[in-house]
Amino acid sequence: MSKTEFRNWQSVHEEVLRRINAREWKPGQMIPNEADLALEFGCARATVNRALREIAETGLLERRRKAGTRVTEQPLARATLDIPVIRQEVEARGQRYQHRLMKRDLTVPPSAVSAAMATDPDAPLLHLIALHLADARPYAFEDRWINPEAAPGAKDEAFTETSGNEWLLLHTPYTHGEIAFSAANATEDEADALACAEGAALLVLDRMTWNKDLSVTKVRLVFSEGHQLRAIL
Amino acid sequence: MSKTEFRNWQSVHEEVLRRINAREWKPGQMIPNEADLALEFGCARATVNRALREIAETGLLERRRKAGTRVTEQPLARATLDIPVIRQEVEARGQRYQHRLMKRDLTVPPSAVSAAMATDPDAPLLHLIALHLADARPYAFEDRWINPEAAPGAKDEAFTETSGNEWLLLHTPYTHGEIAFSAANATEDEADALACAEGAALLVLDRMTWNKDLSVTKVRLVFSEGHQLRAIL
DNA sequence: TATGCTATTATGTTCATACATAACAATCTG
DNA sequence: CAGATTGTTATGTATGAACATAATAGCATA
Repeated sequence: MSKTEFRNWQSVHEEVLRRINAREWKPGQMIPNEADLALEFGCARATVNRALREIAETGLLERRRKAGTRVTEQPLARATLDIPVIRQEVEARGQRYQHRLMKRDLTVPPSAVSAAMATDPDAPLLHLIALHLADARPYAFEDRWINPEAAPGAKDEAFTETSGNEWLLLHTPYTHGEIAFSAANATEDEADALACAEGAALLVLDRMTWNKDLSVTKVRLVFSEGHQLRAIL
Repeated sequence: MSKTEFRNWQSVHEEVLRRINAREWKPGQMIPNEADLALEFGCARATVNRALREIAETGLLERRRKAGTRVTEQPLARATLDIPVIRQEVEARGQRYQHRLMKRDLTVPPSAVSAAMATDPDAPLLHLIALHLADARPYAFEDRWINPEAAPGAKDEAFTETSGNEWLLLHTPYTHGEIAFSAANATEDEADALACAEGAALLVLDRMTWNKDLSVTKVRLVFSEGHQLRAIL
C-alpha cells in the first residue's frame, strides 16, 4: 500500500474510481466501510463520505445503511441533458436567433390536451404556434399550450418578441415536469415550416411542466432535419 | 419572520426552493450569504451549504466565491436520462427479452468509424449487428464496433447469449463517453429487422465510450417505431 | 494613469465529534 | 418455532471551528 495520502474528497473520488476501473474492486463486490477507508486514506470519514456519495449519484456505487457500499453490477449509463432555451442554444453557436409567431389563440383545446394538462375540458387555453430560426433558417417548430390559470400574465403577452419558453421562464415557476424524446415523420405543416420533405424523420421533444397541482404548459418541439441532442457520459 | 427552525438540509433545501418559486428571491437576484441564512434558519453554515450546493447542481442557483449566490435568470432545464441496459428495460416492463445476433465479424472498419474511434485505419475491429426483442417483437436494432485493443476478451466471446452492451459492462470499464439522440428514416435493412415501413421515423441513439485515450466501443441503436425516451425534470 | 499589493469577503473544504436512522443479527418470549 | 424485542453496525447528517481559495475593492506606488 502506498503512503500517498488523500487529503481532499476529489482525490479520494479519483482513487475510488481508479480502483473500480482497475477492477481492484469488482462489480458486485462490497468495498471497505467509510471508517476503514478514512483510516487508509488518512482523512476524515466525512471526506470519504462526500467522495462516495458523489460516485453513488452517478450510479457506479450502491450504498445502503448497515449493509455497506458495493460496486454496481450493471451500472446504467446516466446522462445529464441540458435542455437550453433555444435562443441561447442558437446564439451559443454564433448564429442569429429569430422567433416567428405563427398563431396565437385562446381556444378550448382538444380533449387530449385538456386531459393531459388536467384542466377543465371547457376552459380555453392559450395556444401558440411558432417557428424558431437560426441565421434565418428554420431550427425548430413549436406547438405550445399554456394554462392561463397557472400563468396569469400570459393572456396579455403578445409573444411576438419573446418566445413562450423565455416568457414562462421569467414569469412562471414550475415545481416539476416531464420530458420525452421521440421521432416522427414530418407532417405537411411541419415540412412546410421547417423546409424539409414531408415524411422526413424529425426529432421531437415533448415537455410538460407543473406548478404543484397546476399544469403550466405543454409543448411539442419538432427540430429541423438532422438535429442532434448531445450529452456527455 | 417565522420562528420555524430548519434543522436539516432537506428542509432548508425545500424552503429555499419555495422562496425562489414564490419569487421572494427573484431571478437574477442575490440571496443572503450562507452565514446569514444559517443564522436565520437556526442551523449550521455547513447545512445551508449542503442545501444550496444541491440546488446549484440543478442549475437554479449560481454560486461564485466572494460574489455570493444568485438565482439563475434563465435556468436551462436539466434532465437526467437513465439509459438502461436494454435487457433490464424490457424485463422491467414485464416482457421477455431476447437477443438475436445477426452478424459478427472482425473486419477493417470504414474510415469514418476508425477516425471517430481514433484507431489505426488498417486495424480490424469487431463488428456486431444484433436485434433486441421484447416478447418476440423487435425492440431495437444495434450496430456496434468494438475495439479489441480496449476489450481484450471480446475476440473470444460469441455474443450469442450476452449482448455487446452487457458483456462490455461486465468486462470493460470506461472512463467517459458521449451520447447523441437523433431521428432517422428507416433504411431497408432497419425496416426489415424492425418490421416497420421503409422511411418510418425512428429514434436513434449513438454512443461512444472511451477508456482514457482508448476508444472502447461505438454503437448505433435504432429503436422500433414509436419508441419514446422519457425523463423527469 | 496604470499597476501591483493587500485586506476583505463569501464560498469551498476539512476535521472531530456526536447523534440519527435503517437494516440486519441475535436473542428472548410465548 | 413464530414473532417480537433488542443490540449492533454502516451509512446519513449536524455542528463548530478552522483554514483554503477565489474574487473583489481599495490603497499605494511608480
